[in-house]
Parts: sequence; C-alpha cells; structure tokens
Amino acid sequence: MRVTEKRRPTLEDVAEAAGVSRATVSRVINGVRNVDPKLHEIVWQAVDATGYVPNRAARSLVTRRSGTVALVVSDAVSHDDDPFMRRFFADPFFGRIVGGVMSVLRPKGIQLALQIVGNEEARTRLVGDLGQGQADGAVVLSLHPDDTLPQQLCDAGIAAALVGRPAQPVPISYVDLANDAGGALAAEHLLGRGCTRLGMITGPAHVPASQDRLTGFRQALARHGHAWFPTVEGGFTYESGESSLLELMRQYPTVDGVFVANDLMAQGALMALRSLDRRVPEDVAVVGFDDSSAALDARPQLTTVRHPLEDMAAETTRLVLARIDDPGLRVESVIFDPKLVVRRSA
Amino acid sequence: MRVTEKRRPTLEDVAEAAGVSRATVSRVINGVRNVDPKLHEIVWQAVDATGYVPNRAARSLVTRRSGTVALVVSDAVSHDDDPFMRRFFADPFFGRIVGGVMSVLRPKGIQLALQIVGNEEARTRLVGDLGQGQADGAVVLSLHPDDTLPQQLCDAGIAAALVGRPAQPVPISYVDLANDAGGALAAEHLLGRGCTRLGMITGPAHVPASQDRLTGFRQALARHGHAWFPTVEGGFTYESGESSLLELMRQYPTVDGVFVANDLMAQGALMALRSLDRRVPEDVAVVGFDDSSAALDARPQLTTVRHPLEDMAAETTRLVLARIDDPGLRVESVIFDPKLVVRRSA
DNA sequence: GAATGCCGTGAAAGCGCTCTCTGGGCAGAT
DNA sequence: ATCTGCCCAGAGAGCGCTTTCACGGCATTC
Repeated sequence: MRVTEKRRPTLEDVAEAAGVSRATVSRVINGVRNVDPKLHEIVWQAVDATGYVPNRAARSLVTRRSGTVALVVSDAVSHDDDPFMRRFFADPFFGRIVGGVMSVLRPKGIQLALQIVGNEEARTRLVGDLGQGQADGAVVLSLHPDDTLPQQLCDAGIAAALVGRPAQPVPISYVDLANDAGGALAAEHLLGRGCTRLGMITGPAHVPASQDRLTGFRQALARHGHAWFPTVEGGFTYESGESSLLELMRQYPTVDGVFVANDLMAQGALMALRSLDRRVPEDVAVVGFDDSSAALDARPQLTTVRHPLEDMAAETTRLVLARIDDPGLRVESVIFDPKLVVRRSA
Repeated sequence: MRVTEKRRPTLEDVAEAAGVSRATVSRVINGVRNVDPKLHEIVWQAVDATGYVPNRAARSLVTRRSGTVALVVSDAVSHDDDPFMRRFFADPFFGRIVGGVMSVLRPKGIQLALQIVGNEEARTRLVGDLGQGQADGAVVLSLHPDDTLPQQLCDAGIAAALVGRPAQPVPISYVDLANDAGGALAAEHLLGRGCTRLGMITGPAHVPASQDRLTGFRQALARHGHAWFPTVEGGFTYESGESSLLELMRQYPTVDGVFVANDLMAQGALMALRSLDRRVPEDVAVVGFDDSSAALDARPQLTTVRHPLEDMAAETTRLVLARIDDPGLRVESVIFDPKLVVRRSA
C-alpha cells in the first residue's frame, strides 16, 4: 500500500464543496439543462477548487459508452515479430491513416485505441470486446482478401467502417478511392503528352486496389485504340520498381511511357531508367500513384495520382461516428476521386 | 431504443448457469486459486455457453486499473490540420514506434490508446485523465525542447517513460540511443576506408539527437587529429540533404567523405552527388544514420548507423509496465548502442 | 381559493465487477 | 469426543457515476 495514497476527488466531494447534491453536479458537468444558472457557476468553481476529473470507467459503466473508437488492423496471419508487420508500421500508409482518424477524433475528445489482430482467435476476442463496449465503434484496415473480420463485425452489429473496399461483399460501410479512375487519369496524361508505346508496372495481383488501377489504365487505353500493352507485376517496393522496370525495358525497349502503380516503385523505376541512360521524361515518361513523399523525393519529381489517404481515413471515421449515433443508419460507401498531380516525370 | 436490444450476459448470468455464486465465477475467470477444480471446469463451460465477455469498465472501476497504456505524442503547438503533424504521421518514425510499443503490449493483452497533445490545455487535461486512471501509464514522445509534459507527468506521479532523452533534466525514465557513439562509428569508418577530407550534414541544431551525432563525429575525428571539418545544417528531409550536399561541395569541392545525420537526407545527398558526377563511394563516401528503408532504397545502398527504434520503443514500454507494477521503482535510463551497417556507399 | 402543471433539486437505485468477510465442512491434533 | 485450523464458497459492500423518480415551490388557470 502506498503511503501517499491521496484519494482523488469524486462527484460527491464536488457536491459537498458546492453545497449541492451529486445529481446536480453531474447535470452541470454533462451540460444537462434545467439547472439554475447560479448553481451552475458555483458547481464549476467547486470543480476547479477540488481539481475534479470524471472517472471514465464509472461513467461508461452506466452510460454504456466508452468514448473510444478502435483502429483495427486486421491481418490474416501475423506474429509479433512478423517482418510484414514491421514493414507495415514503417510504411507511411499506416501513419497517414492514423493522422486522418485522429483529425476527426481529437476535436470531439474521443479516444483512439489501436488494435492489431493477426489470427482468428484474436479476431473473435476483438469482436467480443467491442460488442461488450470496449470501444463504441471501429475503423478497420483489412489487409487480407479473405479476412473474416468485416463479416464478423457486421454480424455482431458493431458500428464499423472500412478504409478500402472489402475484398468480399459484406454489408458494411467503407470508403475507397476510385482506383480505376486513377489508372485512367494516368493513361490520358501519358497519351496526351504524346507517348505511344505504353507499359505498366502493376502492384501485387491479389490486391484489389492494384487490379483496379490496372483495369482503369487498360480501359482508358482501349478507348484510345490501344488494345494491348506490356505489364510487369511488382510488389509495391522500391526494389521491385527498379527490377520491374529493367524487365519491362529489356522485353520492350521502345516503351516511351510507364504507369507505375505506386510512387515508391516509381522512384525505383526512375533510378533504373537513369542506370539505363534513358532521360525522363524525354525518352520515357513516368507516372506514379499515391502522391506520397516518395513522389517529392524522386528526381525528377513524380507526376502522380493523388491518393488522399488522410481525408479518406477521416471520412471513414465520420461514418463510424454517425453509425454510433444512429445504429439504424444504412450501410454507406464513399468513393473519393483521384486527381492527377503533374510534376516533372511526365 | 433498439428493438434487438439483447442484454449481454453478466457474471451473474454465468453464475446462474454454472450453479455457483458470482464471486466464484469471478475467481475462476481471474485465475485466483482456492477454487475446486471441478467447479473450475463447470464455470468455464458456463462462460462458453453464455458467451460471456467481461465488462472492462466495471472491472476497472473496482480494480483501478484500465489495462491500457497511452502513447502520447506531445508537441509544443499544433492544430489538427497542422502540416507538421501530417508529416509526422507520414514519417516512418511514428509507425516504427507504434510497432515497437505494440510488440510488447499485445502479448500481454494491454490496450494502446493514442493521445496527441498540442497545447498546454490539452497537456493539463491529459495529465488529469491519466492521473484519474484513463490509462495505467504512458509512453511519451516529446517533440519539443521546452515541452512541459515530462515534468507534469512526473509531478502527478504517473507511470511514464520517454522515447529519447528529455531536453530538460527531469526525473523521469527514458530510453535513448547513444547518438554520439553513432557519430563516432561513422567517423571511424570513413577514416578507416581512407577518407581524409570529411564533411558532415547535420540535423536541425535544436534537436538533441542532432547535436549528439555531431558531437560524437567531431570528437572521434579530433582523436585522429582532425581539428576541424565543414558542416552544413539540414532539416532531416530528402530535399535538405540534396541542397546541403550541393552547398557543402560548392564550398569544399575536395571533400571525399560525408556523414549525413539521417538516411533520408543521405538519399538526397546521393542524388546530388550523382548530379555532380561524383562517384560513390570512389570519389565521395557517404554514411547515413537510422538504417531506415531509405537506406535500402538508396543507390548505392547506404552504409549507415542502425537506430533500433522498434527495440527502443519496446524497451520504453517495458519500463512503463515495470513502473505500473511497482511505482516505487527508481527512475531509469536505458541507452542503446548503435551499430554500423556497412553497404555500398562507404 | 383550489386545482393543475412545470421546473429545479435531491434521494436512491443500480450499471457489472472485485474482494473482504463470514460461515460451513472437513482433517488433524489433543 | 472436542477443539483448532484450514480451505473453499457465498453474501454483500462498494467502486464513481448517471438517471429515474418523487417532491416542494411557484406560476398559471378555472
């Protein structure tokens, strides 16, 4: 037992100090009307004087609200020292989402609880915890195509929304980017600047966003009579961008315009092009995707498709909040339109 | 009022299902001994049957433990749409720390609550909330030299520890990297490979880690008779690395070895060197700092000083946890030793 | 002047849990 | 056979808060 155990003031203490009842203090603090303005004043003074801070646990025990929203990262399988998770956290992707979520939570005084679930057991436990009220809702990052979490969340009736379209059809709200439109933007721009022999370095085939970017690029090209173009599949890493470009140019040396499915790969591609002594954009034009810091750090700076991740994460959070307020709300999806950011590379 | 309001099972329900008292169920669930093994079995079956999940709020109301640790990012001033905060979240630095913290919290089933405090009022409120039990302890990232939070936390007797040495002397635990030793490592390596005219691109002068890297580099050089070397102050960004290197080479064209205070700047420096047609490492050797993804993505790949951020964040978390268990523990600091990672650039 | 309604306040129940305290049963000691 | 001690289970208090309910006072209405 600690000696310096100074009991923290409770509502009761404030009530005594203010000469009113506990109920009145509670009403004042929670801004319930029907309180005499004079008492109002007195109570706040008493709060200040006692240094009272409400006990969250006690409050949420009765209100059944935790004042917390969970940010859930759901991966199919992952241990703690999983190198994938390491990479995931180190990638700006994660941080940008946190930033976006925080930007809407912070002004409302809502807490953010971070949850990583890497296996089925953890998922079940999470759903139980959420259902029981550990958090009022959840912003979900589902990283694997056959993740069962969205469905479970849905079944449990938990207020949740996904960042990114669910890989499988589930009646759950989500926010996504029109990735195909982004691919189209890249195609139009490349064509517009006179490129005639285009190629693409795609992301991993199983990632929905990858597929959509490819599809959009392909359709836009088709609309302009280009029935086919070479592609090489990359892995969204710098390294893979570099090697994929080398591979592409080896097979199709006359390519004069490349759409690369993310900026990091594009940065690698630029480096590869340099090693091949191809000038950018004169010999080969390059368009990236994301408008991440890599786009600004590339030389020449990348013309790229802007992916407003922060805004999307913020919107997802708003969706969750709305659903917490009114669980009857219908499932909703919000699709953001990408914009082309023109810089030097194309 | 919702129609489908199915009351979630409580301890009482489990007790009834198991034919025992609430107290016994509680004991079983919390693994307290002195329970008949037979009952033990029966109770767990009842838990399964009812789908019981403990109510965290109720539990922490009585235990005065929240089972949560806060990760606090304390900035001197910041609004929500502050571009600095945007950059901060997008930087791998943030994510790597989150990853490190999670790696120790997750196995123990402890929650992570993220807190951003950008002004004095928020800081005071945070200290109040923590003191009241919102979280059992805090891992703190103090981003500004005259941040008052460490002192406040200390005064309030909150279990906390900093990632990175506090800028001002405060009796609070922290984990840091021997940045000066890292600078020395860089110096020794550069000297060892035969460089004789060294230069350095430093980080912002007001950042403690920056100063230490410079100091370590300088002292090691002095020990080898190099009384002086040119420096240019950068801002830890790619761009500033590029321009700082150009500036350095303009003033001191004969420099044959550069220590750059972080990898991102080093990556920029490499690009600048390329534009100057200086070969790396033949004409100019470059050593970075951090061993971040930028080191791997640079061409040539960077020889750099490894900054084990994840491990440090994990250790900080352990310090906090230890202090939660025993608040009487003395204030402790853990200093990690950097290691040189030799790649191509030097 | 009596009845009605409303508003502001306090009393008290109760959210779901932990944990102390009490008591019953049984083994071993006297 | 009685007593002592121990072990295990249940009763119940109480954590700090919100919220319903009851009530007294005052204004309004018939």
